[in-house]
Amino acid sequence: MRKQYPFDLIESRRQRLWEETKAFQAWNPGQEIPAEHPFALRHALSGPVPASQLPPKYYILDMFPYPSGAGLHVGHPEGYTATDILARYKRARGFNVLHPMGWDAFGLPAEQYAIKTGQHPRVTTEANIHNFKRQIQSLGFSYDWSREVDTTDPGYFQWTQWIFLRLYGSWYNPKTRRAEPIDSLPIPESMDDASERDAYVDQHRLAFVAEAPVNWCPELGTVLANEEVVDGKSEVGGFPVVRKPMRQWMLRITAFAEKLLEGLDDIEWSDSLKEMQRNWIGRSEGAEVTFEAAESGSQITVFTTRPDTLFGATYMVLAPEHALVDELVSAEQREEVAAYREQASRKSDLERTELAKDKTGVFIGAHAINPVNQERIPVWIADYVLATYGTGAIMAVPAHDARDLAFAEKFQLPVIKVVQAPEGQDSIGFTGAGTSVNSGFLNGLPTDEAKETMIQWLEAQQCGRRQINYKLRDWLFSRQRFWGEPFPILWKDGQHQAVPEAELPVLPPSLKDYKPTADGEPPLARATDWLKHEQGAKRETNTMPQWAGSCWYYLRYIDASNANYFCDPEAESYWMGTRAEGATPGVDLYVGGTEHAVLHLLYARFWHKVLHDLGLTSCSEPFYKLVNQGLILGEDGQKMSKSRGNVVNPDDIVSAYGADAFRLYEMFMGPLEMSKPWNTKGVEGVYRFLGRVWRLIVDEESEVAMEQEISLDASRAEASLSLLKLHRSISGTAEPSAEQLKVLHQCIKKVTEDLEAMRFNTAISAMMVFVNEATNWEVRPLSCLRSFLVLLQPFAPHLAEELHGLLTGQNHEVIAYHPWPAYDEAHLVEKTLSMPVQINGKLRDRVEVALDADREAIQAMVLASEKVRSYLDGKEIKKLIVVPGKLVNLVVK
RNA sequence: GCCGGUGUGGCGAAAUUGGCAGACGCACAAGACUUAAAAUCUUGCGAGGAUUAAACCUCAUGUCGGUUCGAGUCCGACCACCGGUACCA
Repeated sequence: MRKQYPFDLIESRRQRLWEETKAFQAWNPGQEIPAEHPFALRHALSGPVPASQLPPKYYILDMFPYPSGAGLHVGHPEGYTATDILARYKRARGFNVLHPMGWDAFGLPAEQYAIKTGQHPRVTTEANIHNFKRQIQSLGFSYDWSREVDTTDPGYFQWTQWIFLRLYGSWYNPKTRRAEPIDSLPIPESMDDASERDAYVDQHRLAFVAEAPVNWCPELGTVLANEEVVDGKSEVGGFPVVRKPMRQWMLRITAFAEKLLEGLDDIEWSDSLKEMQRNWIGRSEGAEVTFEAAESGSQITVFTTRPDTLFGATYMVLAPEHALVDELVSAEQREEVAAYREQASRKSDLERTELAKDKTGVFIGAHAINPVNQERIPVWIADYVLATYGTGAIMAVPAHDARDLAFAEKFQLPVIKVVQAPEGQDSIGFTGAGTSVNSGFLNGLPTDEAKETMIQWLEAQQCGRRQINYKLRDWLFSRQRFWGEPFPILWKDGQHQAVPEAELPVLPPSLKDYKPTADGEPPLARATDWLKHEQGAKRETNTMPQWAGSCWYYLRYIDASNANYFCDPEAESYWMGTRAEGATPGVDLYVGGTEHAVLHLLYARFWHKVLHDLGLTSCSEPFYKLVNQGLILGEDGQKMSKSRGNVVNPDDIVSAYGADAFRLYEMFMGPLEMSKPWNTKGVEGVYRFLGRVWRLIVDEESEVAMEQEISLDASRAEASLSLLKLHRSISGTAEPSAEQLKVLHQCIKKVTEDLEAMRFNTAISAMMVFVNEATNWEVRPLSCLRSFLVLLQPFAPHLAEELHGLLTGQNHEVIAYHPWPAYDEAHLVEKTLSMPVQINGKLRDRVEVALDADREAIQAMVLASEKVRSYLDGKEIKKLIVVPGKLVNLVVK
């Protein structure tokens, strides 16, 4: 395809201008703003400006990428383009826009590369960042690069470690429902022993150590969070994962389950995303019921969401790992129970899931007494009951629970109906709401009331209580890896303590070998000198998971170069919106992929809430509005992947069609949230559109002259742009006609409304309509074209600014801060309307009517129409509907 | 299984509050320009029928039904695909 316009010359020269003028720097309160900066000129500001006098803020954030060796994928720039367009639009609307970018650069690939080659992960990481940055910058995004962050930079992770110490030094106070400094934790007076008191304190920290069954991945030599295990395999690499008890750092996210749930009501996220988070947190209301063991008299507590079915409990099941099993098991059953427990412990999660349909279990030779009717019911262990949820024990009501029913059928346990299903449905196996039967004092009550009555009864009898449970588990926060943030923790005499703040950052040691040690210790344990601290203390050898750095990066952007504090409170309250009336609390818009729907977004919200409780952030939710971009598929409609060979490299598109065409195509493909296939022919379409914009403004002969000049001396290619002249139809003096104003203002209106609603694809089509029209104009009023270029600027910034310079003669002007054109409804009104006439709902004719014509006038026009009359022949008009400004419908018979 | 989303021409899509289905673009076809091609410009382009031609008629937004003067849009049932989740009591 022949080059439509010299995009290569234009794009490099515009990008250089933006860099030289620091065009996209965002201004913090009190920061010195140079008088000649385009932002200063637009807002008539200069020097240090307090928050109260800065324009309203707009914080627009992309999910920062992991800089992989493969380079940028076309999926990345989709979100980045959308946010860039909005950032540029908001600047034109007069906002002070914060639009930063950085690198989530800790992670496994660099470490595994290091294990293979001995190359320090720092080296790989830096090379990858360099490549990512080059690719991102080639697309002309208006990031404020002075705020670039890199999670692996000691100047960054110093503060990640610092925030960890805040978690370590806090507890959750259920009375105030807030995180508070650990000093405020009331210690029971009965504890006089110092070590007992310490242990009590440690049990309440938000960052704590626990010996817990963890997901151990032998292949990766590390533990994984529940969220990183997919179908019993590691999310990264797909290696088998087994459960193994280990000493680990945990974060008490469960304490915030309710607040994380409640916070969703205050933010603008898609319903599906909120639903995913709600499901992940998994709140369920019910009751704990305590049964007495018939033989030993010990108490066994179960959790149920259906206390109304307590009369239907025919047996009880404990998780194989349940602590009471050893105590309850009878002598005869001991051997069989031990064998089952052994077998269950060796099963991976995958095996447990695969066998989900075929229930297994063993009777332990003990019985429990049902508190409502004193029935003796057998106690079993089975791995369909999870040790980690509720109390690790259930009462089984096979008549009204599918899992219990399957188990009861297999082991021939009794089934008692206690809920009457609605008419026409089988009560056995019915799990919905019905009416209680065979249930003593509950008989006749609908399920809702029966639950409530039973809970009150249990509480009165002191054998149970109302209880809310969450699926959410505490966050397993340590990894046995090298390439992550070291914990700022020391161990001495088996007791942990914080590294003094003055010693932060704790840097990782230098190693030759990045593998875990032979006896399973993390790689940091190899650094024998590094381990040693004063007075015999030793350093923690675990590192933090990759999520740590991304939990707070949006705060660091606000004050990225602050060496003394994680984020200046003054700047924080300005950008996080709590300073000005009407400003959005938190990041105004956050765009990224669905793959982070639960993990990153839940963790970051958790950290933010802790920081907020501790008075370190001013708002309670970090991301006010969040949009997920859809997946970009390959040309074959399949997910892009190296193995399918359908990966499109942005570099190739940029070199063939330019960054502007690339940006425009990514937005023209369809709605941002949808997944949609790539089609390079489609890029050519928008590329042709940009060519038409070029030819609308540039004189063809002067372009030929420029090309000749370039062919003579390629080194002066960029300078020869100055040979370009305006198209001869362009007039700086001609008044635009009413028709021309209408076309322009329709375009302004549509683009403005579509940008507000993030409908980029239709905004682009509106601009195409304008260009198609304007190409036919014999006289092209300069003012119309200039307004159009301001509209085009967010989408195709290089071309728009270059042509704007040609129109105005101001070649070195950054137009990013030019005011957004306003549309005037006066130019849009039509005098007449071609009104559709339907007969029985089918379009049959149209009549020209005055816009302000009344019902009678329209009716007369319609009935006068030859065509309409031909349909009325011999028929009766039953009804005549006139929708003013829309259409007419006649119902005839 | 459960939760969420999406089904519209050959393709990507539009139709914002129930009011002209298919804007805009791709692909394709014809024409202009050209020695020719590319590029560009013009025109056509849901399917079927009718006509010398045009006007015209019928059908059509996953399927079936409903509400309404009028349904891509609202309601009910179902089908397909995509994403999440899965023994969470």
